[in-house]
Amino acid sequence: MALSTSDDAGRYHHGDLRRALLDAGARLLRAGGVDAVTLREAARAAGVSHNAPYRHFVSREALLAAVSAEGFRDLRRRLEAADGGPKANAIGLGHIYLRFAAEERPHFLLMFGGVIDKADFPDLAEAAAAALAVLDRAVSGGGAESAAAETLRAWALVHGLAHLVAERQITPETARAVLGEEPRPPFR
Amino acid sequence: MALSTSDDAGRYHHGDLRRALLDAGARLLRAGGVDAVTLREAARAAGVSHNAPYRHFVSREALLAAVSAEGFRDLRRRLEAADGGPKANAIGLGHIYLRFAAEERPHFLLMFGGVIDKADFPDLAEAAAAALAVLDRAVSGGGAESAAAETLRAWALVHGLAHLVAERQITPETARAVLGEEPRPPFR
DNA sequence: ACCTGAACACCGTTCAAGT
DNA sequence: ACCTGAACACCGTTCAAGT
Repeated sequence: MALSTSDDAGRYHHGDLRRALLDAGARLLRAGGVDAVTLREAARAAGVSHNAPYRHFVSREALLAAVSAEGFRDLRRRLEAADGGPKANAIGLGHIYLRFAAEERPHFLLMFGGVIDKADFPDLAEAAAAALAVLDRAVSGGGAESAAAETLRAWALVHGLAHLVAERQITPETARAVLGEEPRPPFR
Repeated sequence: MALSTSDDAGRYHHGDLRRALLDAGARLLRAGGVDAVTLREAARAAGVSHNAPYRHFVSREALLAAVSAEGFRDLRRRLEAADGGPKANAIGLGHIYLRFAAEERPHFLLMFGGVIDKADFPDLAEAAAAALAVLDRAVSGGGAESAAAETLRAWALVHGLAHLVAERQITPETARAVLGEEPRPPFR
């Protein structure tokens, strides 16, 4: 009550311009790919002047990095929801990964497009690492030899399949078939 | 003699503006990534007016598609040079693939970035298919069951590793270690 | 602190001409 | 056929103000 008064909500045009810009960015990304994500269009969607976004993002790249980070958090959530559930195994997580690439193709391409340098955006780097850590735990069992050859092999296979799907070089069905449906052993 | 007189060579400013634009595009790509490839800059590099390129490429995307197609032809050449030689096996080709991703990172990201729709550029689609056919032959042995599960699995693994290298998520050395050094059996 | 409006240097793309 | 120059509608980014 003390912190969320109607006064607070009215401090910005939208209560939270950053949130509005992020949502607009995700919408533009889904609608037209990375190139369609522009600061000016996001500002327009949020109903503010074309350079109000600079109060929240230092550059267009920073907005893209933030949208990408949200994608990694979404991926992580999906992986964690499956983990511990009926799909608590490496193959199951592989299928989640494939599904994410198919359902959120523009996000996937942004997240793994190699265009945004994670070194410049610590929040993005952290979100990416957190999502991939879920995969790592599932494959290596959380042992000391984390990120070992087995994990990398499994990750590379799934990632390669996901990317080939995103590029429309293979169909999602084909990818699923290659990955296999059996719950165990992991990935192969 | 009849066709390649000095008269012909002087028909364009560069003898071959298309070639000059393609070279400029590749140079810009290597120097600054996909975003740095612009029709106006390519025109500037070729010493022509900003809209002379439209005589050879219908759009910026068409230039990018052509540069991408050249990348696929380069990749194919590398794969074929290794094929039949001392590395005439699937693992060997996998290493060539990895090397291409590391050495020509910007090209690799453009070629497999999912931004250019191959359906719109038949020449690009053909160049890509030709390069991947070399891999397919090496893995499936050219049998009738081309592009079978084994080929896809091998391709996805190598492609995933290559892409993770391009994204700087893993080092080229790690990728090589995961792929393995032994000449046989293929990939695993 | 947060937002606006004008301005600058770029783009891709189109059009009317020039040779 | 091939190229030029002007023009239009976009960008990202910066700056000087306004509240």
